Amino acid sequence: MDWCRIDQTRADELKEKIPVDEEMQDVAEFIRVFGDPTRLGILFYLRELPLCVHDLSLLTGMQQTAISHQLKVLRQMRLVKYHKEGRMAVYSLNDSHISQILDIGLKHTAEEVRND
Amino acid sequence: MDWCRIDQTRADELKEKIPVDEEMQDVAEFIRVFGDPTRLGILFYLRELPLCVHDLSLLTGMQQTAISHQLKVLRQMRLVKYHKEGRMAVYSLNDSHISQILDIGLKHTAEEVRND
DNA sequence: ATTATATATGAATATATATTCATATGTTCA
DNA sequence: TGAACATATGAATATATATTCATATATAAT
Repeated sequence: MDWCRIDQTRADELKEKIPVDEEMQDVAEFIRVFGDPTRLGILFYLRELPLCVHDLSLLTGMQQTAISHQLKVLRQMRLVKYHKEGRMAVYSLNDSHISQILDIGLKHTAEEVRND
Repeated sequence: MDWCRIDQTRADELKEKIPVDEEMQDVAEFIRVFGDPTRLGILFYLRELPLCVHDLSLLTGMQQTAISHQLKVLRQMRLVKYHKEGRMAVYSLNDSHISQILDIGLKHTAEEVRND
């Protein structure tokens, strides 16, 4: 191993500090759930109040099936929960970190005038 | 429009509160950058100290070209900056929100025992 | 009972994107 | 000057994933 700016000892120290592959994968999967505008829309609306699939579909302008599929992703990540009310399924947020991430995302894009 | 659990007035209020399509897209793009294990690895290492491409390649175990491509993505989102030192390019973090997001991701996956 | 409504889901399709390969540019060293 | 090194990037490929369509299930309404 031929390092540029660090030596082997420092490299070993660093590797100790950084999440191992599997954890890195988990963190990436978790964050990736927030990286889609449809899912983000769902989360922003559910942050305001619990909603059923149909209302989420109308609010976001997405087809019901698309919403259902994305709700499944959110459910699997345990970011949302739901209960049935008659034939409706009423979804709500189920994770304390969601609001933080949404706010950071909003804050960042508000600050940033991005181009390349 | 036939809502289930809200009326038209409430729906209009909600839509006012939620980011418009373009902003939603921007937020999603921003967060999505964190949703890849290779980029996450780079960010975790750069959080510790500035590093050159070669060292990042050795630390992460990824090919140099893969690192360069991902650094370009991070550069375009202005999450990292770099300066040249001779033939090296030394990268460092360039956004105050990065650490927060990394920590939330870590915290979440630490708490969560996730499956379906 | 029949019809309409609310939701879920498998399959197909289209699109995005991560990685590799080949290669170009610029720098250091012998 | 030539060889080795550090980095960047376009093209190709493979993989992931978001959406739609078709359809099934369950509940409500008439």
